[in-house]
Amino acid sequence: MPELPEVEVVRRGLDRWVSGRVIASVSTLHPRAIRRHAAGADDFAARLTGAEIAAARRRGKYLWLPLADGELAVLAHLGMSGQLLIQPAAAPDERHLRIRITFTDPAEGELRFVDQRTFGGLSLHPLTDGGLPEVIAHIARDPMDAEFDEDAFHAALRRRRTTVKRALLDQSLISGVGNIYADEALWRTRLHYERPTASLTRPRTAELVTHIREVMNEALAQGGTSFDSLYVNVNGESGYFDRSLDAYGREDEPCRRCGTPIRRRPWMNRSSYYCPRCQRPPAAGS
DNA sequence: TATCCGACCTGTTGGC
DNA sequence: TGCCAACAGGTCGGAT
Repeated sequence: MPELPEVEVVRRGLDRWVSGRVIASVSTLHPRAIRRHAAGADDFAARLTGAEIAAARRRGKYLWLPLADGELAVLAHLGMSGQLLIQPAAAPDERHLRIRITFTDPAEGELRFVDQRTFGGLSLHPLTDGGLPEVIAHIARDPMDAEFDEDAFHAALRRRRTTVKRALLDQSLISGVGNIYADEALWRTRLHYERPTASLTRPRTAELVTHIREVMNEALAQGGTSFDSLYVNVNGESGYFDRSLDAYGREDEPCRRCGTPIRRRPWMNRSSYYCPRCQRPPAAGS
């Protein structure tokens, strides 16, 4: 499940293999893979054909390929199971191949968007003055962004009447964090997922942000987290960070700090993993 | 206005 | 062996 580190691995791969190349054709094999493009897949392809791709960029879990004209960008979200792969043209089609983009230098391979669950997709958008696609203007800066404002994040947490894990998954407050890294950062910070954000002190917020950055940097160094081959880099290779997780996916296994079995609790149609001893639930009514 | 929650989607797993 | 329910979860938009 691609979160920030996995998307960053893909962005780096695209930057290496796609930047500077000129699109020769775009084939859409599944209409759902083209998002928010009312004019349809043919128009999407026509607008991209002949365009040169500039350096790949990312905010949170979104990544985009600006076109060299400086006005438009191809925005990508991998959803749950999306993959952007560089493949030789002769390679057999993947079972869930959704979009194929070829280039004027075919020997360098083609770009394929493969997505089993079709939660992800590509779209085409004008860029704002800041170089951001307009439709993701509401997405907050991520904690790896040099301009991430920790004071503003803390103030926003204090204003909200919600709980800390909900806030971490709210991409308008902090972007790039998904279920896996939220559980990992909360475990490292010894915070229960239902702690009200209004009760967090400034030092606790700082600690939380530090742990988010730490766990993301460690994951990035290992190529990301892959559970079931649904996440791979542009060369189809899995990451190894799943072997280093402390909470997520470790139900009934001993906490690496205190030995207490990790618990899994249903939470918002997904799961939360936590140590019941290190991460005490908030007192009722707090 | 802020917050919550169901729908979308398909492959895998486990229970019967 | 086969069927079915549960599960995985990021984002959007409607409901409260």
